[in-house]
Amino acid sequence: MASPRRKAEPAARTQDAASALTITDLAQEFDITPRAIRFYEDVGLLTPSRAGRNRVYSQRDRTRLKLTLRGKRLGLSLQEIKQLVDMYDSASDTVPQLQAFLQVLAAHRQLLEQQREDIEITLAEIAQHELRCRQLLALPARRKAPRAAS
Amino acid sequence: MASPRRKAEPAARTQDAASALTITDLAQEFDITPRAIRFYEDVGLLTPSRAGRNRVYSQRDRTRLKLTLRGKRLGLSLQEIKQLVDMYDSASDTVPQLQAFLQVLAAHRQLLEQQREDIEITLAEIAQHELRCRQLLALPARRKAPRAAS
DNA sequence: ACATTGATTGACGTTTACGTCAACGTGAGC
DNA sequence: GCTCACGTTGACGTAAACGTCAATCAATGT
Repeated sequence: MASPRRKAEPAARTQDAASALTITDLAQEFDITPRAIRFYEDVGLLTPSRAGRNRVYSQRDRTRLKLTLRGKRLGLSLQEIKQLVDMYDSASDTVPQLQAFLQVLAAHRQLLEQQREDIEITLAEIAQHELRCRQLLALPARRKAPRAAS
Repeated sequence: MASPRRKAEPAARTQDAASALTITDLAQEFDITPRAIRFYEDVGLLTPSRAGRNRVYSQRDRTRLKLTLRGKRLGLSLQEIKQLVDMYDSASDTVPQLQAFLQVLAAHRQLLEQQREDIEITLAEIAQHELRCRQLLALPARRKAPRAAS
């Protein structure tokens, strides 16, 4: 039950050579479930190719997944993330498209700057509380200390 | 239909004087719905007193609401926010309580620092894209520009 | 040949954070 | 006395983001 199980890599790869990722590869690397990855595909964030029935992920997919998770950590919805990520590698070239692009970028920048401010404030408050806690802990146990057995 | 409608303020207030807020006061100030505010009460984030049937919010409630919304902007769940906010004004004084407090604070600090990093990276990327966009827009319209009428 | 392991496709369930709607109460002003 | 805007209490609905089966298929080791 300890034999190393690994894909047999058909040796003659169709197009790309080194970078072929299975769904569990990605799941393990980013510590998420395959279900989540398939869900991101439903949403349109990932578009893996297929080897028979199985999904095959490229480095582009890996990058998009990375961006997706970063977006999630920032509290963005999958739709918002898709909007951003799609623009990132679409490279539009008409004037109105570029202007729309800039608008979306500006909106997100505003959001992020607001968040950064919130974070700074909150971190400062946390530091305050930590300081107070440590001061209280530094004092010799005054009273209401949970009396040990006996 | 333009008569100014306002609470008649019974003049003899039970306890507090200046700071008595209605639910719509708060809703307007923070641009949220009364429904959301009542929901935050269900969760335990707010505990308004009553004037008959109606809710009366103190400055403490207002502060907690402010913290709540800040937490939301950072992507925290209402439960996480409650955990934090409750600790903020509970001021525990037994050693194990203080230690638990410190643990929670450390965990949140880690989260926030991760977020701050994510934000810096994303802002940098956005700046890159904005730059590229502006450069493209600066070029004289080369081709594929949407031709104007006539 | 056969069992095991890993992937896929539905389909339904779940949690969070409210929105929405109905029914009702109520003090203020006319 | 009547209306009317504002507030309250259910109760149900909903969108997002998966979790959790169950059935099925496919390659692989023995």
